[in-house]
Amino acid sequence: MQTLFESMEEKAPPGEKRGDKPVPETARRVLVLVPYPVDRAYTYAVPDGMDVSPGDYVTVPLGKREVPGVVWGLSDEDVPAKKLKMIVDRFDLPPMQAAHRDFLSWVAQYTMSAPGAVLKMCLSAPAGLEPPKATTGYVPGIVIDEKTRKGLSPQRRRVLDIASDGLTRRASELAELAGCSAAVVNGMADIGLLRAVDLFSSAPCRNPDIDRVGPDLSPDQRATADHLIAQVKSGEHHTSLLDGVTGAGKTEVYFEAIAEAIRSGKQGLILLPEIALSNAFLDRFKKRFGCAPALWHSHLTPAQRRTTWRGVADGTTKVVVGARSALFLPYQDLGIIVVDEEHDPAYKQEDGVIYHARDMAVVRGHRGKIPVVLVSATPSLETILNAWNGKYDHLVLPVRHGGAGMPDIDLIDMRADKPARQHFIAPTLHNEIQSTLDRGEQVLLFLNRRGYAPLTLCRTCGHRFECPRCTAWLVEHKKTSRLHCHHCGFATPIPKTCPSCNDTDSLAACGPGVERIKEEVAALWPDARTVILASDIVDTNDKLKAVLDDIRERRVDIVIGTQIIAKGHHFPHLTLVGVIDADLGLGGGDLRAAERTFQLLHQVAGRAGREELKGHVFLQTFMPENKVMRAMAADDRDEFLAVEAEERERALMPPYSRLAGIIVSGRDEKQVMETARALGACAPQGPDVLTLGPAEAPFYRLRGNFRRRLLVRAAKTINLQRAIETWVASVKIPSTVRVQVDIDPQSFL
DNA sequence: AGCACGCCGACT
DNA sequence: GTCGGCGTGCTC
Repeated sequence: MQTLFESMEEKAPPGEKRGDKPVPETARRVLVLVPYPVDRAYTYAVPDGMDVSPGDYVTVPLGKREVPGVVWGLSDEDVPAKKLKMIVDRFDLPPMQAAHRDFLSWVAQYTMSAPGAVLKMCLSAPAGLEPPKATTGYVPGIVIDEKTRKGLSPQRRRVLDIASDGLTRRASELAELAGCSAAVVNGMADIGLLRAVDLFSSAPCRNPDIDRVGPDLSPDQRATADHLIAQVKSGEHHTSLLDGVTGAGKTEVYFEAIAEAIRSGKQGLILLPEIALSNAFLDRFKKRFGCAPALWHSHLTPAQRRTTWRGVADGTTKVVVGARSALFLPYQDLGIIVVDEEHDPAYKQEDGVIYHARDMAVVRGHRGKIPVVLVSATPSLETILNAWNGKYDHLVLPVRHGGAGMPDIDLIDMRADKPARQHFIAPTLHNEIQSTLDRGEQVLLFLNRRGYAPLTLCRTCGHRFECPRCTAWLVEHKKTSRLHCHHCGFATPIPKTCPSCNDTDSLAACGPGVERIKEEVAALWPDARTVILASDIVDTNDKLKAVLDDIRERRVDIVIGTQIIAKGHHFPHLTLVGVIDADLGLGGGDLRAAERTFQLLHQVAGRAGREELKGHVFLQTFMPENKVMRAMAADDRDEFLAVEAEERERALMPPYSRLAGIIVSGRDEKQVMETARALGACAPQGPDVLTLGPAEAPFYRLRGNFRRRLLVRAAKTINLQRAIETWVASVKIPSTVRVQVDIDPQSFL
């Protein structure tokens, strides 16, 4: 009878489910933002007896679902009674800080994204809202005398010995350590030899030891660290540029500022480009603080995400080291933000909410009264100008006494110093490699191109292999015997005959990739031990570590590497760096091509000659007169940046103006064209605004979508977002076409 | 982002 | 005559 009664209760008539009940007129109302691309916070009623304040994490009904949300403020909005719903639940968690909510709203407005979409980046581990789940762990149970102990089976004795060290372990761990099955452990728990206790996976990085190693700082480092420490203590916002070449000890300096934040009970955040989240960096952190930092990047397991998110939100996690998305975590009390390698293009998020993490970090600091430290050996033009004009503190770290400076840099004019046909190493570089190998030192050949050859064409008919879904050549990879698209993952076996003219054996590889350089090196120095360092070959952290160990332990003579080698690895026996194609990246007329190339070459050059051995770098170039090559050869970064700044100012380009990209994309080429043309026809034009385009966007076709782009350049006095808002709203956009706004676009080949 | 509502082709 | 395709629009 009772069962029947219950089932009748459940079958309430439609419209009277939970959350759909009429809300009393007198109920308090609050705004709740949900992590979906809704354009504003919605009004919800607060149930009687529930205590909510701004920042609280709650569950609310949304459509048919129940979703998490954050109380954004009080509401005096009149919502039709039919729509108004009641908050379902409140999570037991400290509220999201006002400064962080304020920051999220600001980012939404600046990037022209829905506030809910920005909140989504912040609530990226919704499982972290739930109280942590317990797993079962075991500790020794009843105390037994020696005689009873002797009577136990060897397996049981081993388990007991292991369990007696004060640590709590799961059954599987105990079993593995004792070399028996989990059944033994469970059996012991059944008869009381082991006691089951709840085991909570705790937040990472709760107790970094700030006094662990008294850091051995040079006087320059000490003074700089003290400057940053004072900023942390002040509880005010400053942005500083920490400027110094590799080896000047920048990391040790900002570690001291992090330590100061921890000392005053606050949290610290270190942003790194994803690729630089290396073991080497974590080892340095552990050495200084005695524990690993909390990591935040795209490859975390769900459990790691959950515990880290919660630790950050409730304040138990003290230091986060993460990629750009770590900036959006809901810190309980953030005391410092460090953006290492601040010039790195990887800080730009290119899809979804489009933002630049370095710029947003400065904003987060400003709005939260938090010092921000931008760190680089090759600062971006924007940052160095802010340092030069006094907006940022400019903290320059000279090379440490006894440390190696920049190596000698020479240009190889490829027009005069020609490699043999179908070869890519010039005679001068060839000789240098030979003598370096003769001295028993290591060589690095840098080429920022994976695979064997970047272009394959048919000698008979000229057919070029192109990705069917992207505007990109297919790159031949010997390792897989396939042609790969580096943008969408498309791959196809290398055909025997040309698909266009059917001629056999007519396909020719054009240009070099690292695999082809390795082939050339192997032919020239058959006895040299060579290794390729590229992301598709060294695709796990373990493989990378193994290769880096091999290099460090001198089990390798010649390293052939892409971009991956440019970041923070220390090769003590490497004295020669040869850049196969220094001009790569200068073509295309991109606004930042010169700056980017300079940064990359500078970083690569910095790999040569550490410790006692002097390094030597050779740049193979077809344009030795180019400003980048001259700046590299003269080792004059600031002169280069000053010239860049002048050119930008003359061209009225950022940072002397503002840019926005309007990307129109969709599956239907005609509709995309049509929409882009319609936008172009009524684009803002005037003395202070200039709209270019529409033109084909970089990667006109990408993953099967067609893309066109318009570019708006505006004087800094103009409210760019508002102008774009009114403009785009005036054009009818078909629902199959997407219009995305990229404020401050970084690259537009 | 989900999810439902709504208007046109191949099936019981 | 229905099931279902995904275009369109809303979510307090």
